[in-house]
Amino acid sequence: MDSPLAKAYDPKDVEPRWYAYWVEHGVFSANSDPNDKRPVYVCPMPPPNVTGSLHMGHALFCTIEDVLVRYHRMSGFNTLWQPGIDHAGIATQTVVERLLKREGKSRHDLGRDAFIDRVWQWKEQSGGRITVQQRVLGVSADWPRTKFTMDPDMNRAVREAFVRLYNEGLIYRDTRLIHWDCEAQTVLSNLEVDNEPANGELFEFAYPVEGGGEIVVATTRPETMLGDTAVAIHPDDPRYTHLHGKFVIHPLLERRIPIITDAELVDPKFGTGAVKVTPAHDFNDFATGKRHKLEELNIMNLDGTLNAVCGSFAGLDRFVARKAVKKALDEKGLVRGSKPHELMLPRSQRNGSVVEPLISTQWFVRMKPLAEPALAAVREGKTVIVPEEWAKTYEHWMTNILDWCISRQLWWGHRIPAYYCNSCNHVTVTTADGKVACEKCGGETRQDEDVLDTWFSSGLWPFSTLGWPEKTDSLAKFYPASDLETGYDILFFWVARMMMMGIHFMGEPPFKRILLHGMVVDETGDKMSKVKGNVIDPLDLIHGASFDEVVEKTLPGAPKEESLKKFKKAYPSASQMGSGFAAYGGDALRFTLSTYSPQSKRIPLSPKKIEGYRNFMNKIWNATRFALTYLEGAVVGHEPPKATLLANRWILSRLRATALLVRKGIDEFRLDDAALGLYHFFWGEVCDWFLELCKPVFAAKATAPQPADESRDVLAYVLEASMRLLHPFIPFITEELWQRIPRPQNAPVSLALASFPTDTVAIEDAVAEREMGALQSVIGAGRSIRSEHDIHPGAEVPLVLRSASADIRRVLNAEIAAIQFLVKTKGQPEITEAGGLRPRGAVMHMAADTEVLIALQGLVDPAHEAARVEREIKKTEKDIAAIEKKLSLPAFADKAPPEVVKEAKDQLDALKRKRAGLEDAKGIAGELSAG
RNA sequence: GGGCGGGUAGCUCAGCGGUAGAGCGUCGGUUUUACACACCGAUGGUCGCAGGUUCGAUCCCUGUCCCGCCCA
Repeated sequence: MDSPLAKAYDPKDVEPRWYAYWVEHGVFSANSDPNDKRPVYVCPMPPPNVTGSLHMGHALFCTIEDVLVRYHRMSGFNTLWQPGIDHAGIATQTVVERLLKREGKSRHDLGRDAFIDRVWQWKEQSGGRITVQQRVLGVSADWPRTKFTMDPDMNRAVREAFVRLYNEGLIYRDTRLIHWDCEAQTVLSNLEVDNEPANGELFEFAYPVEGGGEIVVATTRPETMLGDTAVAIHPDDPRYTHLHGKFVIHPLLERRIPIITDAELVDPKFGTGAVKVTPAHDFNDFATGKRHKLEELNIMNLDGTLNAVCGSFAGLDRFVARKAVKKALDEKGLVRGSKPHELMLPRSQRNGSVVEPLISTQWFVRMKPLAEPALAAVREGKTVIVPEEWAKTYEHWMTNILDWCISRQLWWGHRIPAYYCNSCNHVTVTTADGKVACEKCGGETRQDEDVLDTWFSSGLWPFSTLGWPEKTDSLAKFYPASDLETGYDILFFWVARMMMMGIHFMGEPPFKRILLHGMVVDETGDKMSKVKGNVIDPLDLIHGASFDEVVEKTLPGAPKEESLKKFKKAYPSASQMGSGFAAYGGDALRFTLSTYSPQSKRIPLSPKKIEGYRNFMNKIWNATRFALTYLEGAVVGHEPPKATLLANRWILSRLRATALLVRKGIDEFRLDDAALGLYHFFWGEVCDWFLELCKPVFAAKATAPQPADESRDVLAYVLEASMRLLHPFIPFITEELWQRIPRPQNAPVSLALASFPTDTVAIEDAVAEREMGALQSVIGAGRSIRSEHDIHPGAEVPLVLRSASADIRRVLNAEIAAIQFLVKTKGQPEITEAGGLRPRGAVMHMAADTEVLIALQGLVDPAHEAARVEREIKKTEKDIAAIEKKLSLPAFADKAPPEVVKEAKDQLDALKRKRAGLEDAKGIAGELSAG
């Protein structure tokens, strides 16, 4: 810690050191001890997939949650951030099956047990890599408590939950039409199916009517006609009245099929007004079939090929069969037309394959009784959703919820604890392990082959991780959680299910707040995807990478030129950034992600923005580096130091305001407000003004030691408090600097354990803020004059300040050294009353009721200055006119609040004084020419 | 078709009843001894459009046009 600070901040040198330090000092541990009386803050981490590696979505939630967690930890809470990994049924099984395929084997060659062993093996080797990557971001989770959703204790909780729900009649087994993923060969819940528009055709063919004639039907899926068990028409359609009660003959399978009338299914205006009905392969037809007691004829095998029902078509893949059926109908002369038709294709969220509606026996959870209390909890405010507009979406979904299909035809997952009796067929559902005897006849049983939907185990997360169903200290202390923070895209998949399960099993909602963030997208607003070539790996931003490397990763093997073009199109700001990303560091990435408003759905990641906040890190570094050269002998206490100088009183007041603003921002889940407030405070106030104002004071130390000591102590105090305020957002750099600067006695070993500033950090000083405002605008006016008239930055200019206000003159006199330093004046500025003789040949600005004059006779173009003043006058007059108009309306004085009226009048006065000053300025502009 | 968002400076976004803010960009100036990953200054908006409520609307209401997302 004694080595001098490098001239530029290099996160690579700093970040890796501190994570180990925090872990070593147990900074992240939560305490389950019932005797620990601290208030509790709990945040269950959304468990990433065991197959996953860190992407921007993870970086976002890790940042947001780490800010919340570190903030609460510093605020004295017993803080639990519960980490974990999700076993991700389909994804993981697919990964391991792909590995097996390379060895020329299938999971069936291995058998169930061996396959599962193999998955565990894979998990140990390469699963959960993401938890290592999370540490790069500074994630302060309680790692020793990490849970994997397939851990034995998690399995215990899953079985317990299943059995209880079954015994309560909330889980049942039923045969119905479900969504079948032919590729993964498993059922999916309706949430796991995405409907995508696609171009198809509306194909028309004729069914011969028994006894003569025909009826033409239209379909987008001709092959399903092999499973047709009715043709439906609208009961009131006059075109078909003569067909009521008749039958058609299936042209390919010779079956006799009834013509039915159904007002619900048939829209007489669509197509031919006649519809083929395939109850076993279409959701609408299924319902129709139930209404008319139609046969449900399954025509498909589980791999998507047609079965024996289809006669000569048996064995054909569904898409091949479509062509074959059309050809067969054509040969029989029954094709009646075809036109292009846009339709919605249901696709598996996992593998993109077209999902088939199929009749099958599966396990379901009855949702209504679980959803109602979950809905009530939000309505009654027991759980608050932030941003609140999501409450509407939650409400909508929860009130229209369908039963949840929870069985999956996979091997990797929690096996359903249902056992079928070999002798009496009775189903025994039990938490018991090992061999289970039939509870009815004692006979031998076989366990259900299927496993549970991964989300079933995730639904138990807030309490299963704490030991449920055991009554543990952790469960007692850490349930319910404080905040559940996650992406809105899993509001239903995960959050809603935790709400239902939590209330059902624990008797109260699992969290007090649900915080939802948006999705990280590219700079143009498109979702990141490999296909689009717009994926950015957070680690590349942290460690640095050339664009060539970035592009090669997202589009491996593609032509480089083309990929690069795609990439720069997705990130326009990247073209201003040379050949790649520098190593911006974890802090810069975190800070950037914190500045996006969580209420917007899309978070368009801008590399340029990250660069900007990397620069902020450098600014913090250098400000501290500068401060350190003056902090020798500084004393930092828990109380703010006594301050008499304006700059010192001002910065302490600003520090307090910033602390409040940051707290409010974090408390209200507006990290963007908090982060931007800190950025503005540290860069715009501490660096741009406070440090600059300290310089002349430090420089005068020899002649005026007391002010210099005061400024030194205030600087030390503000810096230390700033590190505490910044730490939740940028833990690495702040820890590094904090360890080097003066800190209070008895300071903890780590900044992560220091206290987060509150309103007591300093006192509010409205007078100082007002006076500082005046000083800033006077200095600004002086600088403007210099800059507008191309005065060389090194040149010293004579400055005259004239104000009618004694108060302002007092402030200016007190800060005369500061003005001299920051405007770079020739000697001390002259401060006088307004109205007397003024210097000849000066440029004048009006600022804070003060005439700011710099004598520039012969140095500037009088016409140029006159034009500027004229512009100013015009603008001022426009403002005056607007306010005068407002004040002239009688209704304004009558109805507007008095303080608003007074404010308007004050504004008007100030503007009039400004105009008078500007008129003078116009006058003296004429004197500016040489001589 | 139903639901939910959004249209504010060249770009990306805050603000949401008292005549508009940030970052980046643009333009001009500067090696001023913390920082060129910087400093100083400047430029830039009839707040999608049309009505209405109000003393006053970017902000509230109605309609309308675009653009997203979710669900059918």
